[in-house]
Amino acid sequence: MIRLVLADDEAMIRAGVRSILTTDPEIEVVAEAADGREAVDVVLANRPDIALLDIRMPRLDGLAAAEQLRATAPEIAVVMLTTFDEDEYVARALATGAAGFLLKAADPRELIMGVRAVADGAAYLSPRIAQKVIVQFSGGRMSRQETARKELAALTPRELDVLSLVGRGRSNQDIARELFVSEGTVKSHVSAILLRLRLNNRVQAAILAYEAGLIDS
Amino acid sequence: MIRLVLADDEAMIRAGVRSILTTDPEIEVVAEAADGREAVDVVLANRPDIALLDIRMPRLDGLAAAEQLRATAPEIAVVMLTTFDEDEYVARALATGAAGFLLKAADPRELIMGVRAVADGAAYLSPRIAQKVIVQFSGGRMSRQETARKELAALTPRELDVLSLVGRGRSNQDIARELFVSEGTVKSHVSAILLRLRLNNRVQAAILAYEAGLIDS
DNA sequence: CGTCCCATCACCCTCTTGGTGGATCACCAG
DNA sequence: CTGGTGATCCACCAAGAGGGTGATGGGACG
Repeated sequence: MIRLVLADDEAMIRAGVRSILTTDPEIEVVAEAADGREAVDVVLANRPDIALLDIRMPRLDGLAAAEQLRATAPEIAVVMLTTFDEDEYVARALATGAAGFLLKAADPRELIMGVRAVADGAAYLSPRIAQKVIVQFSGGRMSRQETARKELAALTPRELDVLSLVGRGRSNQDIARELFVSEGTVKSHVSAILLRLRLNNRVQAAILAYEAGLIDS
Repeated sequence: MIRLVLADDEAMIRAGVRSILTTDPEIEVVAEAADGREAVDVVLANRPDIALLDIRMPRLDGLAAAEQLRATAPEIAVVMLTTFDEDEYVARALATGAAGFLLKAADPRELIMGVRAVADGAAYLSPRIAQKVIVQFSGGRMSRQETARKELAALTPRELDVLSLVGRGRSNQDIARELFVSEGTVKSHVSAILLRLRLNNRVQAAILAYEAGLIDS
């Protein structure tokens, strides 16, 4: 049996979600809450397997409630429930360690499937959410990384050495010491880098190095 | 009608997947392929909405096939199908722009749901895959972003204005013009930022701003 | 062998940065 | 009301960075 607490400020939504979930005999809605602070209390009192939290709630929103729950009862899986698929929410929810992200517009079967998947220790993302995550994962980072890499291909090996240190925020003097050359040499390299990449200053070069994944730390 | 090409080296798997998918009247399997190279040819010849590719295939694996398809026919959505949820595969598949990642162990209904979601222009990740993506997403990048955000919380609003421009590689003079203050004012803000964040120069500040997600471009 | 490119260094000049002190204003607590 | 605190603003000065030119030596390549 999957024990679940449901939190949403709208009673209609709670009723709807509850009626959908209870069509699955494996799922039991053990309690409900109408705002974030109540949700935290109710979840900690009932210790369900899953907490299904609306993002927009009075007093304490779903994300903040999720953070508190993750901190105090990490064994309880948090699933975010929302009308909106805003990038910002998605990123923040995933950062807090939410195990799922469901859209209210979703198919009832999807709701059950998501809850079941999370109960199995997996994670579930509504398709449109998955889309955003993938974009941020690959498109967001990878494509800029690719283009940045291509631009950096125009540089000589030594210039790349210098650039990677510039990207770490080192001064020319530091770089000179680190590479066992004179400061003048470093300046030549930096000038060459800026010229080749058509940049105005070392900060832009540093950002490019960073985007290209030249910097690990 | 969703037109789909199915590629897997095992005929049994193809038969199974086909029988599952054709229970949905909206889905039509227009062709099949038994290896990656054949898959690319068949997909390009048939121009389906979706290409469902096994990862492990002879001659050309699913990932390489996906890359070729993304390069030559980006409008065709690629969904990876696999027995394994290896992190490495997941990352590579997402990097190529795959719109879905399904496990063969999945529920038949999930298979249909995933195909439908992808046909709608969304993306679908099997729960165990979603789990891995979330871990890589939050663990890999987000945690640094969180800590960076916390450090930035020590700054005043005005300092954040300045920092975001520093992070874009602007000079103090540029920033002064953009914020309608004197260059001297910008310098003192920058100094305050460096002091508060215990940094040595603006490049490090720029990187921090970048890590905190203060910079969009 | 000559040519090209890379890496190295030096010198000079200008502009940018970073550090410091100080002014003004708003807010808040005693 | 008053003193403290912090944010925002500004000017001055020393140090660093950016940009130009030129010069040396060493590989690579035809």
